[in-house]
Amino acid sequence: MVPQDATPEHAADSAFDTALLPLDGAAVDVLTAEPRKATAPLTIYDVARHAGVSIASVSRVLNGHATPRPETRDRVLRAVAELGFVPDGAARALSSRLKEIIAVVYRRAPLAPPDDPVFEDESENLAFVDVINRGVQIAAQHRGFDLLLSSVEVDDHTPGPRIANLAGKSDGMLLHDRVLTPSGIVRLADRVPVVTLAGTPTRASVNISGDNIGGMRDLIKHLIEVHHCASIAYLSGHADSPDSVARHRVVRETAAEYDVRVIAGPHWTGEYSATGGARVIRALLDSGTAMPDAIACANDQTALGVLHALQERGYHVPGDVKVTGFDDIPVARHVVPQLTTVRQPIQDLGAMAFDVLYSMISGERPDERQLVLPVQVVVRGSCGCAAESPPSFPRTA
Amino acid sequence: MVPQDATPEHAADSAFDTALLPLDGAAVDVLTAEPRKATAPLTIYDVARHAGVSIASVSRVLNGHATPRPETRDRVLRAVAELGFVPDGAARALSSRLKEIIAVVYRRAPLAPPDDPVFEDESENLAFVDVINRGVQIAAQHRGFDLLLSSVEVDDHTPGPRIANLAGKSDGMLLHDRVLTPSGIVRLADRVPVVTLAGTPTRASVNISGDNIGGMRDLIKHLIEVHHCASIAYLSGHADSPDSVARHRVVRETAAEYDVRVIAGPHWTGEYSATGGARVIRALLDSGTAMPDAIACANDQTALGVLHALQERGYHVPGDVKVTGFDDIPVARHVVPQLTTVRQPIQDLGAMAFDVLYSMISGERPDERQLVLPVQVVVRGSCGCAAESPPSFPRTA
DNA sequence: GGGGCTTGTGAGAGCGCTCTCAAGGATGTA
DNA sequence: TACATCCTTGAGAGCGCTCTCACAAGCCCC
Repeated sequence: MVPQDATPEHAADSAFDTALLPLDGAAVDVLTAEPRKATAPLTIYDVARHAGVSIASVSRVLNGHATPRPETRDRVLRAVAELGFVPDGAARALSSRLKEIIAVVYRRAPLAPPDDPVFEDESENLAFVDVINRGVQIAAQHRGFDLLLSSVEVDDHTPGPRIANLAGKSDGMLLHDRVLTPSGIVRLADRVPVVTLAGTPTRASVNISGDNIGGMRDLIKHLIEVHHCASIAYLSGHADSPDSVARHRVVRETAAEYDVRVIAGPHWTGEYSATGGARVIRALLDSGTAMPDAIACANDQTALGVLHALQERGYHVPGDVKVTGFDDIPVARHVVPQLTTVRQPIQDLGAMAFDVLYSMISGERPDERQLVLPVQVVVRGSCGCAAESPPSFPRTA
Repeated sequence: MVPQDATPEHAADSAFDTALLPLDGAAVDVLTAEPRKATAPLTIYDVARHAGVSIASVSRVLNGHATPRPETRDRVLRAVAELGFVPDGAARALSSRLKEIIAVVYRRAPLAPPDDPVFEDESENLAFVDVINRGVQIAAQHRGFDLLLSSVEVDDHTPGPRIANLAGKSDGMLLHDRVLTPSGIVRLADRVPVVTLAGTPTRASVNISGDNIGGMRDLIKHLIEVHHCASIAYLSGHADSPDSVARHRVVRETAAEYDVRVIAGPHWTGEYSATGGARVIRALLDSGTAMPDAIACANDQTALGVLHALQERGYHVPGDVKVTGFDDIPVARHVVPQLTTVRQPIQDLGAMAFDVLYSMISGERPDERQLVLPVQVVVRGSCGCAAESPPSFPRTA
């Protein structure tokens, strides 16, 4: 687990919590057609005048400083509430040199229709990203930070301007896999704190990943030792994805220990997506390629597509071919057969990423450039284990 | 479809796109241990000095104004590139009175473990929200806007301070279902442009929804006319969700036309989640309640839980009971049997929400307070239609 | 009762941009 | 050559905050 403050840091700034814009009060007329009055936005000067104090005092009360006497404080809080004042974030940020915003960037697939309507919302292959982001968001909330969410299209090869723009709007950046090249990351990280997820550490940025090596190793051993697979294919993700490369290497090395044959290569390359997985299998079957005993996919999404394509061609999983994934996204438990996979602590990855980034923003120098979180093999039906079998496979250290 | 500019509005501001922080250039040393130089952040003054011009000229070049001569422009662009300058978003926002940020708020379930490990990542019930947000984000990107993402815990009954804080950091707000009471929305909307999704329109905010009425009506007619269901249960979402209330009403009215019995009420109330759906079914079965011919669920997530609970108790779907959902989230196509549901144009909902909000931010007064997007019944296996049947059911106007 | 404290408050200088306004130089017209 | 006009550039105000510093008031002690 990631250490987290149960109480927000801003608990001290309690004036903020009680006085601002009372959105939770009694009912008001909701449908009256009266148009919004186009008053100029309120400033701290309006509040100060209304309360009969200086703007410095208003600022002090709003930021929970100890100094103002109760009487002054009350006057200010009353004025704030009566006027419905909300301080401007940009002005605060400019003055205090802290935006309380971190930017999160992920790479998304184009909206073009995929090969198969079953996988129509190709955005679904972002389930992993979404769950990570949720973890980031919750951790950020504990510190009063918010997420500035942006994405880079998969075929956008010059994301620099967009990312530079985000850097200007935030205090630090969280980059998902394959958003920027390592060189680009270094250049960015020289200007602003950067943490990457499932990427590569650089001299200036920290990377956070699940334990690809341990997880994939346990999974392959399970396939070989328990299910006696004599041939295993690795269906990779993007060729330039560090995670996929690492997973591939472990498959090779582990299989080699048992003299098990590994099949991989250009024909066995998906794009981390269900569509990609299905396309690979269909192409192989069309060309008459025989299926191996097991197909280890680079992630769950790919495995979903593999499952679908195999079953549509009359193959039985796990009878004819065993299929495994990686990540344990929620849907892995809803397919038939349920997917055997490696469970990553997805939300924790996000939370830890934020915590590290936060400490960098606070001026601490991270002592590790690469953080690895433990994972766990989860055996279910798709590898041939009975559905009733124990849900988790103890990690061999 | 939602109208969208293919070309970003900022295409004119091309200097920005070409000069800033060249993250896409040639490779640099990625792992050299040399620490980041802790230089003070660059400002427009540094650029001006380096280029031998005034800050006004730098600003002009950066914002793509026509005036500066090519020579001056080049000098500035070179200085920007050499220094790796990124303008500060807060200062820009303060001066130009535009942050180019919209805040998006959704309500999320607590992290507490659910009843059943199959639904362990309860966050999965946010698939709908995630896909909407993706639509928002893509539409926003076309206008140079970014998303400030935040959430409110499901049991947080005073989200006011958090939301006020977000209002200060953004130009407008997009609220998902059940984030704020209608009164709270009005108060907020008097200060800042607000669009709600699947909520209620107010005098000051615009709401965007799928066509609950048409969609649910078609679905119920399908169950009655094609599958001759004589009793239909409506498994509702949160009691205070406008969408759920509307869907319930339509189920009742449509069934009444055919003299079909509708079952609903406190015992048939989920929380839009798989866990909630499973819990309801288990409780009913435990208490000896007989199942109706069909269960129409308030959303897909609930239907997933219902499917799971029924099958675990030995019921056959659709043989014994037919089950339907609403939304057509991606996983609906991956369960067995595939889920019959009402397809909402989820991503379009998000895109349209942004477009409306953007026009409000631009000062336009929306001419509609309530926008409804068409939906479509999708018949699959869970209602008893063969899996091979045509994937979509033409909407009867 | 005066000097030294502490404590609460206000004045005002930035923070890093954008944009108005005026000045200067180049060009055109009489 | 003198003067009006256009185009480019620079000076500087202002955006709405935070925070430092100086001051005023109240308190203590001798």
